Amino acid sequence: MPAEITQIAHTPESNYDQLTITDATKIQQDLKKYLKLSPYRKVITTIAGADISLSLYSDTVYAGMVILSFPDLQPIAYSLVKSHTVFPYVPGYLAFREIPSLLKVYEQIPIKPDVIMFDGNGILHARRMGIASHFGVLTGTATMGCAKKKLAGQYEEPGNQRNDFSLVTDRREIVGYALRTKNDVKPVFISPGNKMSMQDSLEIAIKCVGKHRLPEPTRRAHEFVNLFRTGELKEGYHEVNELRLF
DNA sequence: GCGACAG
DNA sequence: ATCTTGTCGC
Repeated sequence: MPAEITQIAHTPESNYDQLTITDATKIQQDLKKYLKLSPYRKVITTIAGADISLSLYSDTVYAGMVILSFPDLQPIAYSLVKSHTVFPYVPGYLAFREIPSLLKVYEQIPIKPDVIMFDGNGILHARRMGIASHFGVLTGTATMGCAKKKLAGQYEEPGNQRNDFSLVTDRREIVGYALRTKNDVKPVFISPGNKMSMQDSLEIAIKCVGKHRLPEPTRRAHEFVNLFRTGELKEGYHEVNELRLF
């Protein structure tokens, strides 16, 4: 592995500028060596949702993370950063487009969340290095993915009731779950990112489901970055006013 | 070559 | 991802 590749892969300040798909693939294969999928041990007190919002026909990105109390799932703080994309959207390489800005979002959070849920996948990925795993390895944090559509692998349609689930398999390996979060809705795809097991990711996802199809962390993150893009929320780290109802 | 394809 | 209109259902 070329030293430059290893260097860029382990430098949070990297913006993946001028990176080719071939280089990106090598970085993913390198980062995979540092994946840790052993059971999560601590008690979860906070969980964050991470997402970005883009303007059509613009390279401006509005990235953010919303920290929720757990298991209450109430927003207690959020971090927002306006940035620019330097990498195009290519299926399988989403991390290179979103991670640079999300690292800035994460850096300005004074008290880090126990777990971070991403709008995308963890190991449910051709090279087991979806955005959640990529971010988890770079920062050494516990992460998981929750995608709205299947990226890779095969699965049997889960039962039609809330909490029914099935396994997603890719090349003989179990890489995630198709989870029905509500009755009669399309399943979401759950997978561990880093520092947690397959089972942990499923249990956490189920505990994060509120009144909607998407688990609260990513649903709130999506909501907040859109409010940020439309000017209703400002850049920076903010604690949610206890008295304000969201 | 063909089909699939997170956000 | 974003944009946009309409429809269905609690």
